[in-house]
Parts: sequence; structure tokens; C-alpha cells
Amino acid sequence: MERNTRQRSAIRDAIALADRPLLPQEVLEAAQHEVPGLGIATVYRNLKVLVEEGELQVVNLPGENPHFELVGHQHHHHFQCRQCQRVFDVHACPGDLRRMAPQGFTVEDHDLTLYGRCKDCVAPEDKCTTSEACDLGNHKHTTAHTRRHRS
Amino acid sequence: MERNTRQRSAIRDAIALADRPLLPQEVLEAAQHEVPGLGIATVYRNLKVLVEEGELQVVNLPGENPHFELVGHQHHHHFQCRQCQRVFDVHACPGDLRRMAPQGFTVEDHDLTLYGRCKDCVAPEDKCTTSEACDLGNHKHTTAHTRRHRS
DNA sequence: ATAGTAATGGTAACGCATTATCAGTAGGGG
DNA sequence: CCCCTACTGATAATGCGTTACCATTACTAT
Repeated sequence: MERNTRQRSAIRDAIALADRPLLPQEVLEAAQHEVPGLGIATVYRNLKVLVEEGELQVVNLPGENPHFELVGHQHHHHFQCRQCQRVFDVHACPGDLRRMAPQGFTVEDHDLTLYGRCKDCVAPEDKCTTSEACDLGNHKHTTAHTRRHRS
Repeated sequence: MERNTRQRSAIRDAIALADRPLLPQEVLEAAQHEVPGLGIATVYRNLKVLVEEGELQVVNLPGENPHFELVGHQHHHHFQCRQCQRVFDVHACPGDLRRMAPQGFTVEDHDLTLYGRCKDCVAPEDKCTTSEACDLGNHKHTTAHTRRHRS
């Protein structure tokens, strides 16, 4: 039977507290605050299980590896900060986009991603006093970008 | 100096004629109609060069590897068929989405992807008589999905 | 407590898109 | 027509996200 381990709780909590879609690596770092020895394999294993159980859902964004967030938010979209690369939920939607498609095409769904500066990165200088935002990844002028692969 | 090879012309032409964003693999297959011996390495090499020269641009879609299309279409969006996985241009835009972002966030740009059935896949049965659409990839019930990796 | 076994963590292995390598080929200036 | 060298094609290598493996750990029913 399925067991309640500290690791699984830490992973679930990390995603719930973040309140935004996280990368497996971000989940690892966040959950390690609660379980320091946590390994990346355990993160991937539990992400998979939690998705299968319907607790988490996968968020795909252009040019990004899969992120994970809690299910529950119904239809919504995402914002990615061009400074810190973090992804946030956007609880709004432009609405019916069916008539945007070319003649003869049938639209069933849509994904929308906004790009810009998140709250923490709009005015970075005076934010570095609040260590949390910095620790979470903003102000990191990352040059590395993400890619995908198949399962 | 830069040379005009049959291969480079075939690659350019393939993308121009397709009139939709293509994967490197799709570029290979299309360009091989003109240059049968064409190799995948040559496709990647030329895609990179043509992007650097400003002839092509990269199109990123959620959960997809980079596609390539001609520059020139200014701001536009994309449609991906859930049947044949092909990507098409959408020459429409919901407009200003700045107010969709949370308080304190600055929106600079956005990506929109529509999902559904393309013209060829809305009524698949009677389309199989036109071999072109089938050859191009629709009606392929592909189970494999794409991923990314880093450069 | 104890046993049984699911879960963990470290790391090797994998899958796959992309790039490097290199010997052979073919534009194009002279 | 010739030579120089950019380009090509086949394939090995790379990079990286993800998964498999396996010895060890630690939940939980009894």
C-alpha cells in the first residue's frame, strides 16, 4: 500500500506553498528545506505519482521543461518573468478564441503565456533586502535555457 | 565566402512552400523531395545559419521542440492540430493583454497557441484520397511526444 | 517491538534532439 | 578548366532531462 513519507509530504507542501508552477529542480530545492537529504530521483518519482493520482498537473510552456502545479485552479494561464524565469498563474482569460482560427479549423482549447517582469523583478535593487525573493531565483541572470526530451 | 548550394536552396524553399512552422525533421523530409540525399546535419546547420542571417525565426510551442518559419509575418500566433500535430500560423490576436497580469507585474509580450483539428483532420475519411495531406503527417496516430534539451 | 515491503537516495543508464568530426564533394572566382 | 575552400553526409559524440537499478531505510499493519 501507499505510505506517507516525509519526502512525499515535503514535495506536496513545496508545490502548494509556492503557489506557482515549479520545475522538478525547483521542487527539489524547496522541499529540501524540510527534508535536507532529499534526492532528485525521489522528486521525479513522486511528481509522477502525484500527477497520476490527480493531485498535480503538468504545465507546459514554450521552450520550457514541464512545470508542476496543484490541480484545482480550473481554466487559467501563465506568466513567465524574463528576468528570473519563474512562472506564475494568471487567473484571467481573453475568452472565446474560436473565431481566430483559419477557415475549416476547429478550436478546442488554447494556451496563453504572458512575458514580462514579475513583481519582484520590476524594481530589483530595493528588493534584495528581502532575502526570500532572491533565494527563490530572481536576480539570477541565468544564461542557461531549458530543453525537453522524450519519456 | 557563402555559397549557394542545392541543399540550402531546398531547405529555404521547403519552409517557404510549407507556409507553416516546421520541425527540423519535417524540413528534412520536405527538402528531400528536391535533394534526395540530403542529411539531417545539413538541415540543422542551415537552419542555424538562416536564423542568424535573419531569414528564419524560431517558433516555440508548449511541449514541442523548436519549429522554424520565415520571418516577415509580424505579430501572429499558432494553431496545433491534436490529430496530426502539425503547426499552422494564425493571423489574429486577442489584442492588449496587459491587464491580465497580477498586480505589480509588467507584461511585455505574449504567446498564444490554439489547439483543435486542422482543416485536413476535421473530416479525415474522405481526405485520404488526396495523398498529400496524408503524406504530410495527418492521420498519423503518433504516440510519441517531443521534448527539448539544451544547446 | 517486528516483520514485510514500499520508498528512498546515489548514481549509472537511457532517450533523444542537436552538434562535432572528418573525409569527400562541388560552388565559383581567377 | 583549376584550385581553394565552404559545404555536405554519415555517424560518433554531446548535453541534459528523466528513469532504472539496487542496497538501505523507515512506514505501518500486526
